[in-house]
Amino acid sequence: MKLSTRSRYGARILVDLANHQNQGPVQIGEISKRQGISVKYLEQLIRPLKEAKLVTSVRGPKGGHIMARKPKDVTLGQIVRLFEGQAELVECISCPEKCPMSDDCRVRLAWMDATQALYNRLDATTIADLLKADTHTNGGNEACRPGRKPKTS
Amino acid sequence: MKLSTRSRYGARILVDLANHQNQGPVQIGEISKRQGISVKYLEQLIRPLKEAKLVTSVRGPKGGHIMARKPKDVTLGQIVRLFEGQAELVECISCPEKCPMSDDCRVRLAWMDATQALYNRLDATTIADLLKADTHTNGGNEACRPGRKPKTS
DNA sequence: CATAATTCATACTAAAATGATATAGATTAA
DNA sequence: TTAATCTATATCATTTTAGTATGAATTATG
Repeated sequence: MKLSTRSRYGARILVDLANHQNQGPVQIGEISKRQGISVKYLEQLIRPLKEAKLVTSVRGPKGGHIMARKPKDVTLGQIVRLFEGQAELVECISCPEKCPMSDDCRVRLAWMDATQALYNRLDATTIADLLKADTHTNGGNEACRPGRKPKTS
Repeated sequence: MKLSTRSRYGARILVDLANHQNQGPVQIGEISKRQGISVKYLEQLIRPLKEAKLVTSVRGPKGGHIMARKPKDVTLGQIVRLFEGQAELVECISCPEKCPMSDDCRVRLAWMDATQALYNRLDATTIADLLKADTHTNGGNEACRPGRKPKTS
């Protein structure tokens, strides 16, 4: 039940853009450096943000990306819905025909409630709530679970 | 951000056991028939439930499985924590060393809050809340998303 | 005691999702 | 014109998911 890195990174991209709103278009390279996310992956993540009109971009040299809305008008809920292929916790919520029990299953209703509780919280948190203090870096020592490592080539 | 079928099925197993508490040990074969989950997969799912002392089993003929606690004393939160490898929405919550930004990242705190909101809801729902009305079956027609189909052999 | 019904344990597997990287192209300021 | 930048699509390795397979251990019952 993990959120994908896309949602995590998506949120951090917006926080980063918000923190640099005054500086004109922010380039992917800068975000990459500050956030420790590869340029290529960032390019891929910014696209959905553009399609959702959360970000606008300027092409060409001196180009970059800008928040299309005010930080207080963008919520984590929006971001998560955007990046998670399936917003609900279980697919029997949105696709009841997937489960033969669905039309009479109380567990399903409980999953709906829980999903709702989650999004209520996410929708109550805006990018504005998350500004500042996103830049510091620590070492990042020892392992905790395997995790995926970037290719070393 | 999907819950695994293990959690979904785990909850339904307990509801099924609860609904047949009075009938002595419930066999996997019966649960399989009623819930539409393969015997082999059920065997695999019941093990963690046993280890967590939510279920006790009786071996040999006439054996089967029984709820070890009262339905009102088992919550969805327990089940989900049991079956999801990582209970938190993002691993930077429990493994901050995985993310170089973690010690100063407000987004991380927001993910913690959301995780908390989710589990508050799940912990407030017990198996007793879900009893009855888990047996009806419908057709289960047309597709919604790919999904995994059981082998046809 | 034999045997059949059942749970228990471990290994294996195909498909899907995840988290990227690679390559090539379009746009535009300087 | 060219270099900086974004855009688009394809590809890839790894991990996770959702199961299946095989066989062993236990035990009620005749």
